[in-house]
Amino acid sequence: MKHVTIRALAKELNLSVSTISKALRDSYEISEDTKKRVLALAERLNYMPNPYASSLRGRRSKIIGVVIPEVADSFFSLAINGIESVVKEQGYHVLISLTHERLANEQSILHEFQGGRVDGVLMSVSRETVSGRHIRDLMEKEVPVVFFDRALDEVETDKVVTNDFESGYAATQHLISRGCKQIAYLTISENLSIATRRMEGYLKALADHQLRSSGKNIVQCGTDAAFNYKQVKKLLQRKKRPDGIVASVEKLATPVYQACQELSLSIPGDVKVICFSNLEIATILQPSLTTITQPAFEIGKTAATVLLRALDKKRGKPAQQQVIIPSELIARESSG
Amino acid sequence: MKHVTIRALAKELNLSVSTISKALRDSYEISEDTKKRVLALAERLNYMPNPYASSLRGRRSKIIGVVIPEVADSFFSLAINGIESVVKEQGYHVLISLTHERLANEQSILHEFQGGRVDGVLMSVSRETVSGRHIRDLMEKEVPVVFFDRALDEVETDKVVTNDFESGYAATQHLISRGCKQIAYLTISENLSIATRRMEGYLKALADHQLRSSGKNIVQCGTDAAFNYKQVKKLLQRKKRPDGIVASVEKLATPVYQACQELSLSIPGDVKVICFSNLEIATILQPSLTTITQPAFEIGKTAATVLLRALDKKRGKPAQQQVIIPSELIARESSG
DNA sequence: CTGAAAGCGCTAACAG
DNA sequence: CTGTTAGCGCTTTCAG
Repeated sequence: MKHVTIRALAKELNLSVSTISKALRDSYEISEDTKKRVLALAERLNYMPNPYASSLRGRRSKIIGVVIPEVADSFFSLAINGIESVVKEQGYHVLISLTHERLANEQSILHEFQGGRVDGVLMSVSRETVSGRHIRDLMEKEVPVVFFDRALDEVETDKVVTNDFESGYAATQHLISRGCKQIAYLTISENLSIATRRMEGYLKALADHQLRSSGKNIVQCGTDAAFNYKQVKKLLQRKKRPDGIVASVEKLATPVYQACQELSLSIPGDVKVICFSNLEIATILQPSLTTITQPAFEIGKTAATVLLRALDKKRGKPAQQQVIIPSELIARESSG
Repeated sequence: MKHVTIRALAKELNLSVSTISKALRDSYEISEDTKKRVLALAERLNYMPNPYASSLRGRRSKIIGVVIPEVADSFFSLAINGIESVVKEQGYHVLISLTHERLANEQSILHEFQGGRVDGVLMSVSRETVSGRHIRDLMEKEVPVVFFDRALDEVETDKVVTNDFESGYAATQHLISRGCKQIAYLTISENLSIATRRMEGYLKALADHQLRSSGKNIVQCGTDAAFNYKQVKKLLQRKKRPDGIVASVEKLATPVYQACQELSLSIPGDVKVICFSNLEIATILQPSLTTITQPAFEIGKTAATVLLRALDKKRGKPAQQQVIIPSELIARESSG
């Protein structure tokens, strides 16, 4: 048995294709009796409509594009779960496209989407993304775009983010309240808005507590694990070693713990540590890791909801909104 | 500017749609000059073909369905990366569908795919999947399916897996070689082939070393974290407490470490631990965790390659193959 | 209540 | 080398 089409059903029942089509969509113009027969046959032959034929007709593919830097990251994994959970309720599917933090990839993905592959896009911009040209190009083709987590300020559209500034502030204040005087900050990007906002929170907290901030205490990390390890180790080998570290992204927890172990520094005795992270495993680290935990699942869910709403209204151009879902500071042993 | 179609280009250049179409696909029947003009205009108007129109025509959507239990799992995240890396080279896209370990979800997803939404499927079956009826139904519609990691023996198609039996054996033998006499085994499913194979390896290793195996040492865990924790704790509170634990899936590492801490048991002093896991973070656990690490990225890559090949030959019905990519035992402190 | 026919955007015979 | 035409499978007027 190959492809069962609407036409096959029609022939079998001696009806026209349009009658079948209507019956399947439960149109009021079709008699109950015919509907029954059509449905029964469809069931029996295991009929499934070809979604692309419908798409072509109705210009909606029922596919949502999710454009993110990586999947192998607990934040994005959880966010995808959230997205999927709401989207599938409405019969939508999730198409994942990875940018690997490269603007060029992001551009070519969105460019391809201009052909109509997806009905809408949920995205977190790459680390390299500073201009929103490619994003606006897509939006001009009437494909709604909703940012989640990593938004680009410059593009006027819906955004679902967390309170990065406040979180950076809270993380820093937390370490200060535990007695830290020399707090280092590990970051991974200079132009990512969420990164700068977190850092601004850090700087503001220092200022509010009369602590001097120094450029030397802000350490640039990257995507390469070995490089990051070296950077952190160098930081901890300084004469004036920091007594607190704010790690602004999850993957930086590993080098910090490794370097401390390597250098026989005690956490939290010698250095107190707090990290932005969604890792469940934070609790079983030794010492357990104090985290700023983002509501990843919630962010995904909300972003998807906002997008579906936009798809619903469509031309209605509802005022873009910015939803902020706060992160949570979970104090554990590493900030002792 | 709305949708730029091939027709718009044709009108603009006073050419026919077929000429445009051919020019865009670089057909030999079109003069270099026209090609140039067409390409230039396409570029200028930011033309992108509607993929669904092509799909309808050529019955290939250029979309690969990836059907898995969860994304929030380092194995699957890494596998997706692998899949994406090879698939995008050939212009394919990745549609993710999650079963959440429920057979019912898996069935409805595959059923929907019968409509032709995807050109091929890469899947890891859910924990509940024992029969392959829904999978065969899809394959009969000429949609090739390749299993990766969690295959269903009963279905005759390509499979890309790791050496589960040998890994279970190696894990157990490793603990035995470190002096364990009472080795418990934590599992999460009774019918998943990979789970039973790992367990068979465990049992065989015990037998080969003249150690008695006892049903009591095999602990069933589930999806609920709290439940798993309780199970593990109970295990460790027994009179005859095990001196070694083989945790057959990643998520069981957390309860083991937590319970040991709670009960003040030393790893590896009181209990030695080995876990099937891909977590990078295994190295910074205290003690660092000995793991059986699956080649997740490789498995994804290979499975995708096999699928693309199947899509290429199509009707060729190449003999199904089973590719086995071995896992690696990485000894760390927890098995001291 | 049912059917005929047009057409979504693109491709591929087949003619010119 | 370029154009005409006939669909892919489905939805949707518009007639019967």
